[in-house]
Amino acid sequence: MQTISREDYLKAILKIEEEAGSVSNQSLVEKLSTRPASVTNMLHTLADAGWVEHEAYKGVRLTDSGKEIALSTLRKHRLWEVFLVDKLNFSWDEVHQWAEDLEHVGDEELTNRLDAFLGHPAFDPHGDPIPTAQGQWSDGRNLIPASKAVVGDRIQLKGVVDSGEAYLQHLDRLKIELGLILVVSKSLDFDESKTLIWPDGSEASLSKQTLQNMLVEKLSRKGKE
Amino acid sequence: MQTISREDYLKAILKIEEEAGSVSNQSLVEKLSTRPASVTNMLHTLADAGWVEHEAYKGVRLTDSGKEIALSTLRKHRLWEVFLVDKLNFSWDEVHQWAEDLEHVGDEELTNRLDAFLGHPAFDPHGDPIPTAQGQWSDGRNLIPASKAVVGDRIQLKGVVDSGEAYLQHLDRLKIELGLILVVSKSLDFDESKTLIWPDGSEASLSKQTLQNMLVEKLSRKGKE
DNA sequence: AAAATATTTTAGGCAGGGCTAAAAACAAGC
DNA sequence: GCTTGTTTTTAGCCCTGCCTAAAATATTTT
Ligand SMILES: [Mn+2]
Ligand SMILES: [Mn+2]
Ligand SMILES: [Mn+2]
Ligand SMILES: [Mn+2]
Repeated sequence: MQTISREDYLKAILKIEEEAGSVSNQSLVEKLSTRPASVTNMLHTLADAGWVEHEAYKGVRLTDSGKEIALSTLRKHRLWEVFLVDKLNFSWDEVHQWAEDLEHVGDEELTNRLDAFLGHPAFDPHGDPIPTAQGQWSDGRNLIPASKAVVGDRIQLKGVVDSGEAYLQHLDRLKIELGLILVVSKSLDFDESKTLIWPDGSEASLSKQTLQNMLVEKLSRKGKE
Repeated sequence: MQTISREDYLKAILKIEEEAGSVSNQSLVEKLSTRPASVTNMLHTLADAGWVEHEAYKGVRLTDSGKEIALSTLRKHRLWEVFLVDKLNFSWDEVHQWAEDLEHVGDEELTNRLDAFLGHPAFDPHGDPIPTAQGQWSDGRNLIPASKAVVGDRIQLKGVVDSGEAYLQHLDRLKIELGLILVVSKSLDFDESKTLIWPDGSEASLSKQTLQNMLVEKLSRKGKE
């Protein structure tokens, strides 16, 4: 039977599979801010339910049924985030905590109605793709970290690697939001920082760290698009 | 610390206080579909937290802080019900189960934004009043059970006593919904059933039971208002 | 008032999910 | 190949909230 905790674990496993390819217990300890013994324990529970395959000391993999639950939970999470931002006017750094709860409410029917009400959004407020009702789950876009952009590039922010509150608020303070187009005007070899130009002409220098977490699309360098 | 179960108990105690004046353990067993030992147990927990006053074998009463939590939970429940009906187009008999989960999500801020988004509704889809952000909580209306209406009365459905799925679906089948205006055309002493006339001219006979659970407002008997 | 019935509490368990501390297994370094 | 350090598992415990069965207390009936 599904519980909040089990859904959270399955979702975490899915995300780590995507990001890292393989899922260690340690990676779950970090992602879920928990303890090794708790992870081992839950993996046994999930394996008994047939949602993961787990061999002691070898790691863990989602089964088809586990992946289905994980994708459904992720879909709900991201749809609720869209709701909170688009309809209740929260900012992108405030919504994760509530979506973490809301993702455990409702069934497929409720989720599909929410999806329709929101106009079938393809991406959540952090630029992450929303799995479809059929569990389709691929980005299609070809995003690169802003740290890879070179002087002269026009880049548009399409997502973030780290959607933690601290980082998002940092971007807020820099007046950087999804969709914003920036031009790279300088690049410092020394610390790998870059100076960027905003549409209003102002500029600022961003650290390597900040740039690495910004996922951007390279736009054509000349024309207005 | 607040948990889902504790909030559910406090909400149940609030409702029983409203309906019956005093709250017995037995009444909680029924309202929450649980066992006497579970109730005793939880009442100790709630008393330790300072949310109820409980004297063994004597019953239980909400404290101010307990009432605050109960009202806030009820407010959230009813606002989410409005959301599900008004925005996601669920019918009034489908929303309770999800609201029972949603009521435990979010803080005051989220609730107030939801309230604003919904246009500050005063009543939920079952006609029950929604407590305000300040915990104001009174109906104002003077509703009577339809069973008290007499031949010739024009009555408008404003609420239901029993908002269980079975009863609501019964009303659905009879094409009875909130706001509907009916006229009492016959009254049978024998079984206390009444025949009612719909706005479209059709009529049907409703049982005593059905009528008792309909909360109506008496409209002036003549004019169009 | 005594007996019968109903309600509430206590006692003792159980399942889920968390934790710490210690043991076991694996991975690296020499 | 052994030693060292890291990761994972086991063992044992805690807390929440549910349960049944039995005991205690109230209430109702006779
Ligand atoms: Mn969650
Ligand atoms: Mn997101
Ligand atoms: Mn609830
Ligand atoms: Mn309701």
